[in-house]
Amino acid sequence: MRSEVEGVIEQLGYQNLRPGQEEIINAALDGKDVLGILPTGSGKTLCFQATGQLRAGVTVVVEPLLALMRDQQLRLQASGEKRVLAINSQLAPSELSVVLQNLSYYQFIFIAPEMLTRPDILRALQAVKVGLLVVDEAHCIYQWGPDFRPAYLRLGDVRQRLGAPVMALTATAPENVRSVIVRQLRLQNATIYAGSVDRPELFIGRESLLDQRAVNERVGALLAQVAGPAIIYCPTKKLTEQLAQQFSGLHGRRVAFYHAGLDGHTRTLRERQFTEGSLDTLFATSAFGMGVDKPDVRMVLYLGVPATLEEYMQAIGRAGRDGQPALTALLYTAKDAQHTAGMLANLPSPILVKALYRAPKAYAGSDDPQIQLVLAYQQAGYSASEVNQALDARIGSKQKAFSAVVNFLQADGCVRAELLHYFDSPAKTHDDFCCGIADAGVLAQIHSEQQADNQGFNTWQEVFKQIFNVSD
DNA sequence: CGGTGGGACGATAGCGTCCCACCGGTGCTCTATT
Repeated sequence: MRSEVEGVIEQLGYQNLRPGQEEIINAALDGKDVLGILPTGSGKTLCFQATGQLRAGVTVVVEPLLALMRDQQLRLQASGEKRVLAINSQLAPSELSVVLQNLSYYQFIFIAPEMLTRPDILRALQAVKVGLLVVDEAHCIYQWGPDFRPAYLRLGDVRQRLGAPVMALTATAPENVRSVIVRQLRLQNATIYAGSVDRPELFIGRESLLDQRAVNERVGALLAQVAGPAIIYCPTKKLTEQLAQQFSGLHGRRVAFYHAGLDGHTRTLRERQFTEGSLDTLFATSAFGMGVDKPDVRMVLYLGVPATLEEYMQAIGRAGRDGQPALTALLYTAKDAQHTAGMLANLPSPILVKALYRAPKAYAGSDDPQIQLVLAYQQAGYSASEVNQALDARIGSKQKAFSAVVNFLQADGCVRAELLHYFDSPAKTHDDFCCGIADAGVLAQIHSEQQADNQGFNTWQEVFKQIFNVSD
């Protein structure tokens, strides 16, 4: 290892490097573009913190959430680095104009893509030397760019104008997503480090159930059998509230629900309570998770059919970060699959795009998500036909991603192998603590066997073997 | 695609039933009012 790297990681409070980190840091220090796919945890943060400390010039870090900017800022400040800035809407306009004139003072600048694509801010950054552009949670480019946050699609432009090498980091990116990231960010001869995304400590269960009632009962049974903190992902806000009420206090569990309809204060509070342990069971939508780093989540249940396997992998990946065994299960009904399928083409039509481009002011302030999306494209500098083109391509890629989900649901071999094959990543060898498939009929049988043999369980392996019909 | 909430309607004075339109998960930022 380079000695200067060694010194910096020690200063940042880390013991040593994990696989991949050294390759990523070295490539970035040499001024190369790099895309790093690393399993969850602090692994990615260390990469850009260390590189940023050692490279001349400002390190600009694109983060998707205000909460992530805040966390990262605090972490760096705690390690003794004071030249850290977060540029976002929390900054008063007067403060913003002051910092924009003093950007070169800072070593790290955290910013959301919407702010980074703003002309005045981009100009201010162009005027200083940017040594490194980091795109954290880079899968957002693919996952959120086209139909949620189009500013993510303008990062290639930004990169070109700043003239800095790029370090893109994510935990989940199969080959097709990697190529989207490379193309969108205009990476040149990028060093791609893709570690295995397998998580051997996770048991991966997959169950098809008859109806929603059966799903709910199954959730109750699993909450009773598996002790420890649990996240139950639900497809709708309404279901998070229903289930939280239904299972409140069950087996002494301290339960809450979490979704984007809650006010910011409550969200922050519940996240902290869950992280610190005064809540142990969270019924949540996909709003919960990014940036949450709770090590001892023992179970993640995913209710419904995800639109992409990335989304599913991100969700179950929040279990067992301490490396101890954890249970994950996908619980779905046939209706769930149809529900998800029906949402795929739910994007603004060319008619709406045309109307909005003719009279944008008439629609300003609308809370319709489709209108907001088109306006965001417009703000990001897209022409109407470019928007239509982007949305059209998006429908195709969503359908493709969903067909991978359907294949995954239908595959009857090793579930883990199937999943990791999609991520172009090697999987551990199948064993008892690997994965399992169950369907409604098998479950009824297991349930009655469990009632007959009410002995309690000794090891995680036994629990999982009994809960699931582990395939051989 | 499927669930659902709201409005219209019919047959009758308080309420069913049907149909249709619309919604469903994610978050930045800005702007105009309380």
